[in-house]
Amino acid sequence: MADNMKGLKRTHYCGEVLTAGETVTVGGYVDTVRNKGGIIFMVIRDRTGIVQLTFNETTDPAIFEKAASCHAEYVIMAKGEARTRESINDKIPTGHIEIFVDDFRILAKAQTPPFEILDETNTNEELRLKYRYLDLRRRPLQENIIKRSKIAKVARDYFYENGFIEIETPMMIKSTPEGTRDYLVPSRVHPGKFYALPQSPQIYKQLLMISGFDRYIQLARCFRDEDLRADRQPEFTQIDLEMSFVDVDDIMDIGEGLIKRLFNEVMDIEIPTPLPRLTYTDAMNRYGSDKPDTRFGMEIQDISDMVKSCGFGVFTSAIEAGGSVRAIVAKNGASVLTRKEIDKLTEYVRGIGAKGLAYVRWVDDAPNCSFAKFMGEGEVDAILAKIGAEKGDVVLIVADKNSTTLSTLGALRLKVAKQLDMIPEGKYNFLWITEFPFFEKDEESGEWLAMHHPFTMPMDECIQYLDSNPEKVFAKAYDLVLNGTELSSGSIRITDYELQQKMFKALGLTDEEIEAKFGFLVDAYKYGAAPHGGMGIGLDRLAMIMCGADSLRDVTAFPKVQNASELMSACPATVDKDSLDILGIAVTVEDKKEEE
RNA sequence: GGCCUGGUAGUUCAGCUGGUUAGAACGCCGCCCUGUCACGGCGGAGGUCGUGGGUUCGAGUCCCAUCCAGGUCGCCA
Repeated sequence: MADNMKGLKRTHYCGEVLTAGETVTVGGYVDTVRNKGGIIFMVIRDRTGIVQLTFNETTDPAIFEKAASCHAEYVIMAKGEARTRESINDKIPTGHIEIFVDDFRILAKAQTPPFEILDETNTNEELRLKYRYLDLRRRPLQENIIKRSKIAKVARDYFYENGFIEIETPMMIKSTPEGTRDYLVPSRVHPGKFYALPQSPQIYKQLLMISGFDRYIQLARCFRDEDLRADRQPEFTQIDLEMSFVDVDDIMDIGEGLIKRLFNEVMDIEIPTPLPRLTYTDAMNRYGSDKPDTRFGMEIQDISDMVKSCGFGVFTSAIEAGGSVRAIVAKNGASVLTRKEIDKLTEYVRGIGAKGLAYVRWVDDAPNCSFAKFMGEGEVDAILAKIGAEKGDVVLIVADKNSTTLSTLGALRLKVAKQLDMIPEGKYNFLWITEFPFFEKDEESGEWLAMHHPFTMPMDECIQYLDSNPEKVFAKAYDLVLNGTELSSGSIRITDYELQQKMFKALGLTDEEIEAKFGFLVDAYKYGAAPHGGMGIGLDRLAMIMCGADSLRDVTAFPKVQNASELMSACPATVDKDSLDILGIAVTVEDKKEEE
């Protein structure tokens, strides 16, 4: 049997710096026990830090023996006098002091954990996730989770101070028939019918504006049954907001205020505002991405004009078909981007839709150009001069239709920057992307589809083109990007019933479809709504970047792995037939493991 | 669903062109040590090499399949 806490009350956390002479009571997990024979040094840990306990055999043999029986991860409590150490360890904040113990309790013994609880670990993530509760004892993870909590706290403070009201929207909602895949929740009361878990509180927050709450905020849990990425979990949290009597700039101001406040209070970093802005079109042309990482240059340059009449069919046919030839310059890249590496990049771009990669690798006096034989006297030099390439650089060129050229070079730009180690640490480059196209043309069917949800407001000067020129319509939509990660997405909503009908028509929706998908929302707007809009900021992604983590798993207490399962509890899992019968559900897929 | 990478003591890894008893470090167990702090010293235990099949006199190593994990593309209105 373990000891109890009777008569002991914790007075200090382990990380608190103590003054010699004071009597303290601490509790924690045993980190290390260094038994020197007649003296034991025991380091214990809690969420604030570590402190050393000291036991002397001659002072109290019983306590000494109990301390000697402790192993890693035992939970103990100790009372004693804080003393200055005989030899000081200045590597840790509490390294000048130790607690000389006169009351000692083992509150819980512990099995040897499957991996050591160390700050720096190489232990396989799979094993750590299986024992996530132990992994979470590690300092870096504790710090991340605590920092995430601080971010949420500061965000709440900020919005509350700015007149926002926190309102919870339902987690069990109606499934919408298209778009991202919903998680479905069966109903016992309505056998065979389902709720869906929300992908975002979008519709409800718009209804709250119609109701007149004026400023709404929620730290909203959201769910998407899509494949995972390092920066994508199936359940995630959004700092979700909506405001009335506003236009685009008002919401961006509020968003910028939040960012400034968060970085100031949580990181002690001053973010200059206003944050830079870039239109979607400029972002695509310069960076080949709607979420550009601007921590380094290597912008995309159009060289179509210089090669349109050269003899290289790959270039000329792309241009004739309405496409373009564009390039990026990898500064001083020649030493890393060898022929072999460029071949790998060629393979990579083929994998993402490009037909190939032309290049100029400039090592010696004469640049090595993959398409030199098609070029006339001095033409390659002219291109190099125009795009600012110099000796030591590598130029990578893609020719295709515009969307492919840009997206390929955008992806290549990131990949090459990583290879050349061009991305600076400790830099936080925020960027608003504005003026998104309203429609995008489906390559297969040629139909115009809404790029955002169909309640997004077109820019005032574009409304006239809704029927005639869909490509000239841009949206009052804006994304906030941080270091190449999409942090936030938002828009002004359509509040005018007539305009909304026009919009649905432009999207080719029939009255029946409108009714089935958005009936109650469309009706709601008939009763009057102030102009409103909002945004949702990905709390997980923000925390990831602010913690310097590479994966959402490092800032999520209990994350899912790539196949969307949770290794510790082993879910999702099958349920027994009785439970399914009550819900009126028949499962037609057999469980693989049970088949074996 | 496609592609890439990985799976060998509790953990992290090594293990060559296939060859006798699969090694190291940390951890774990036992003994010793009164100023350690990556404590130290001596000794010890611990492996169906992810799983299944195949090639071979012989497979951790080669081949096929499969499972698991990570990354990525598709996907994410």
